[in-house]
Amino acid sequence: MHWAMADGPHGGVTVRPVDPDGTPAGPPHTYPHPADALRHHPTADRWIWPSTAAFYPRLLDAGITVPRCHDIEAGEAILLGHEGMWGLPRSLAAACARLRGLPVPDDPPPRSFGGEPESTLFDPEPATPHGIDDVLAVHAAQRDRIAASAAPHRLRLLLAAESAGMLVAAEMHRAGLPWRADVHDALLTELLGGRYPGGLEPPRLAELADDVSRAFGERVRPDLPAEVVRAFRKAGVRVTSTRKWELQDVDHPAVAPLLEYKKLYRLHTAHGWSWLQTWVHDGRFRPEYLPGGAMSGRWTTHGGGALQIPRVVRRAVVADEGWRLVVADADQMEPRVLAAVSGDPGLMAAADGTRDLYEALADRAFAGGRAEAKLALLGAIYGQTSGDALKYLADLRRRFPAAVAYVDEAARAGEEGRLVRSHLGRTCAPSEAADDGEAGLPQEDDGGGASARGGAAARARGRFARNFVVQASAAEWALCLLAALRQELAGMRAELVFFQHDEVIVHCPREEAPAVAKALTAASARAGEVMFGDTPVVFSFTTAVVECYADAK
DNA sequence: AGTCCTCACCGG
DNA sequence: AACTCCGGTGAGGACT
Repeated sequence: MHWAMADGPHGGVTVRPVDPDGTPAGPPHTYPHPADALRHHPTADRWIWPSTAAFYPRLLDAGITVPRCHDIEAGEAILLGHEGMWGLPRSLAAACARLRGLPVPDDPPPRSFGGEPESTLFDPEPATPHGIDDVLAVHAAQRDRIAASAAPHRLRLLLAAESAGMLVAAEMHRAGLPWRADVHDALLTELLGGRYPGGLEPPRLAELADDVSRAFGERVRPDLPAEVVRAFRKAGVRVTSTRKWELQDVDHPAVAPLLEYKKLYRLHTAHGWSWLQTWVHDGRFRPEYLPGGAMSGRWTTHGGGALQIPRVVRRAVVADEGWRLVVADADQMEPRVLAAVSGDPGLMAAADGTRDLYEALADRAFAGGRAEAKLALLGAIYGQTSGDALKYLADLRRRFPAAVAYVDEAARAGEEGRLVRSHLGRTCAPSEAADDGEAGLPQEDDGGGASARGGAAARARGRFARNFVVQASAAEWALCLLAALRQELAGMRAELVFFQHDEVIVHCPREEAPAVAKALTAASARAGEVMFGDTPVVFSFTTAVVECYADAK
């Protein structure tokens, strides 16, 4: 039985059973706490609520998980995009107002999971509370909108997966990634030479800055790009920036200490002691995950840059005593997804097993080897406009015409401002509508609209759309995988603790590791089935059971 | 003093 | 070999 949940009187909740067709199946009940509702209705197998982020943490605090949910706000965002309306408020209140032709309120500023530091202090008073009947009405309307779409079963799957992602996000935030502050601190001390009190830079950085100045023969601050460029010019070296890839080809004694300085400076500012103190508490790093935070449906995070943990710092991610980390990385996820969504026979054949896709490609089709095959395929997905990838693109086009045509068509549609959708129906906003109106995507011309710049902007939109159909569909596959994995792990002590585009980490007791690996395989197969039916494409993982994240792959 | 912008790096 | 797609974050400087 499905149940709907809404804010109730005095901080409590109101719940009501819902028939499969979306109509009420019984009278409403009111409880002082959502956990009470869950205890009184244990047969509920899907909870329909306005926002997982608003309701679920309170349940998790009470030690309660739910099997499935329908997240009204998440669904609203996807449906609005699908209907070609971007930037509209997604809250239950907004959806309700649209339904009834009333003035639509703006969304409140994003709220934090769990109410860690500085979250709730400045939240405005909640808008007029919306009751259980509003939840039911918007839910029923969303069902109708799905049914009226071109591919209802796909959109239905997308909304279900996105809702499952919301559950996973809340659960992962609560579990946290095991993080050894002492190991991290030792690592920083080793690389930076210890930490000066009083905000001075660490010894190693000071040394390197001196080396740079000595090489230039004058005082140069390495963290000021303009100053570094000027110093190089004076030394007779013409550089346009201080980017690593430009500098590393320059023959000058300042280059080596400068690159080393930049590497360590980055570590110090982005993942140094300040980061450690801010983001790691009680042996856990708890970022806030935002499923669907990027237009492609990829997740984003808030706090601590959780999706950019540098390789060196992964040394500090260590399983608890007697526990293990199961680190699983999807093998060539995007190319395999391209094979499945495009239905290209040759590419599907290359992806029909667990062997390295690029190697299979090189064997079947290319004069070049694995590296060239990878370059060509990623170039096709990214819309590469220069470089070696173009050499192989013609070959790719000849051997895998359907796959290349698939991304080419997306690029054309993007350039022409048409709607572009992922496999399950997530929709790519034309750039004019991308960000609530004003400053859009890559282009920056408005008004006068010089046609030359308009052409460049159109091509940028083309590349965006070309990448979108692959990246968004891949994100959907990953989402389906997470949903399946979450169910496979139910009843075990194992916990999902990290997710990054094509990689998951499960923290589990040592003896559960084999079962977790099995669960991953099963979940991967289920994700492929629900998204693509009986496709020959195989989605495989490289799995490592380790005590320390840095020891995976 | 606070806000916005640029640069540069991290990850996928 | 080259810098193409996505995003988050911090420092520093220019601006109001």
